[in-house]
Amino acid sequence: MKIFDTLTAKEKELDVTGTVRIYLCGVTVYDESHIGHARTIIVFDTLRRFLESQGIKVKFIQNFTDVDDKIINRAKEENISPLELSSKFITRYFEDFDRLNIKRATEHPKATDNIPEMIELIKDLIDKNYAYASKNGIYFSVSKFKEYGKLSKKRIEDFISGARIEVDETKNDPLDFALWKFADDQPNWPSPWGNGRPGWHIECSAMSLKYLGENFEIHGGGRDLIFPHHENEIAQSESHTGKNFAKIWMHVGMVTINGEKMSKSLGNTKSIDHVLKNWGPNIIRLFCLSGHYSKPIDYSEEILKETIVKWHQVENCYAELNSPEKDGSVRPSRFSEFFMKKVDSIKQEFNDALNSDFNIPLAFNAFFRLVKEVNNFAASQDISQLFAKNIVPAFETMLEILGLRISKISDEERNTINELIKKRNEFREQKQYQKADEIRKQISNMGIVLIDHKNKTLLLKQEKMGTES
RNA sequence: GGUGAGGUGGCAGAGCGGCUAUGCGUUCGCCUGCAAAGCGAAUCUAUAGGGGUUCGAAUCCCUUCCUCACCUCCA
Repeated sequence: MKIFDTLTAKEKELDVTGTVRIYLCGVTVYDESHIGHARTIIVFDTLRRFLESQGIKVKFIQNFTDVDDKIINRAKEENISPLELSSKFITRYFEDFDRLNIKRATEHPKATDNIPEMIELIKDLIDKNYAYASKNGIYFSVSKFKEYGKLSKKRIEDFISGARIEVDETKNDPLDFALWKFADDQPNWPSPWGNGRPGWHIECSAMSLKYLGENFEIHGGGRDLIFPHHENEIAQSESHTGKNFAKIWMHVGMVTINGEKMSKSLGNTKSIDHVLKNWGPNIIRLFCLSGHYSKPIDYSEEILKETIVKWHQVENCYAELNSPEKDGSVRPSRFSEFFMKKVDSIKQEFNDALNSDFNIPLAFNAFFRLVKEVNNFAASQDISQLFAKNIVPAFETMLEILGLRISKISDEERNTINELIKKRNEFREQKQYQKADEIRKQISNMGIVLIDHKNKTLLLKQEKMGTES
């Protein structure tokens, strides 16, 4: 599999000979997560699902930043302790992302559980003369790391001309960033240099090293983390180990709204709770994967509505595959064999697309073609069990990789509805259509849409969705 | 101002030197007692503008214009 590496600006072959180790920068837990966070996480969740579907072992680490000024300030506002606040939003995080059908990472380490590791790392950086103590804390000396700027393609001179850097008398160089900040207020931890808290970047260096070791396969996050976060991580980690930090840097494009980046500071975010209520998990996943991961996608009602249409096709396909005729009453073999070849090539296309820099839009293409082929086939003749048995695995594998889940109809529901359908059919035979339609409406109130075929009626359970309110 | 990524049909979105994906939409049909469902066909022949290179460019080079992101916390 090839993935575009931000650092070298080239596609690189992912080494899958051993366990693929992935580190994803998670969220700072001081507020609800929004669909921008969701996109990055969905992309990585899907990547992980894809690798695992190929039998590749994945160790996936995603952290929580649970110590930060924003958390402290917010906690003050709400009159609770920072720890209470962060744990509340960690709980919220899991609720939201479980609903989005995101698999749990192998580990979700918290910054506050790894303070000793960070202190060790800082000690080593001081020993190696990359860091120094000043009045307000311990700082990393950017000028000591010759390759600083290699990820974000910036030159140190550019920063100075940018003139947006705060002048801080206590630092040797305006670019230097904090590894440890002295603090007396809560929370703080003792360190060889005095009580305080870690800087933002050091946690990821420490935790990735602890959980994944040196030179792991993929480090990812949103594009907005390239600078300064990932740049600083590189400086710290490579100064410490003397080795390359991550083999591949994979960055996910922003979610925009009206063409503008969605972010807390702009106040234009859509929370996961909000989008889930309006659109449901499948639509959101499909939407988040609708463009190439590296490019921005724009959140808009129009596009979400288009996505619903596509999803209905998928649901329909599923209903067709799961209501095969009792047996091979259909003389299927020849046509089915021909069809099976198509399915194989679709599967191939799907995998090829994902192997080529995780080109999900192209993979979708293959997936939706399968859906269309099945729907098409079902329109002209009944699907036999044999046929379904052969298609379903491919269909379900793709659904599984994409993290999509179709609502299932329970047996009880099915039984109740089948009774109603029987009645409805009687009315239909008697041409009492009004009464028949009443029953249909009754069923639709249960969230089930009926699709009449010549000699049978399919049940289709649709999620409730759709508008931006 | 600096750096990076882009500008593809009504919309979304691939392709990244030749065979001009795909989906949605729209139109007209089919199916149906009807249908918000399903199917078919047609439609749109697009590649920001201007220069090149080439037998041939959306794809390479130059240039102009525009958009977005980063340069401050941010997924």
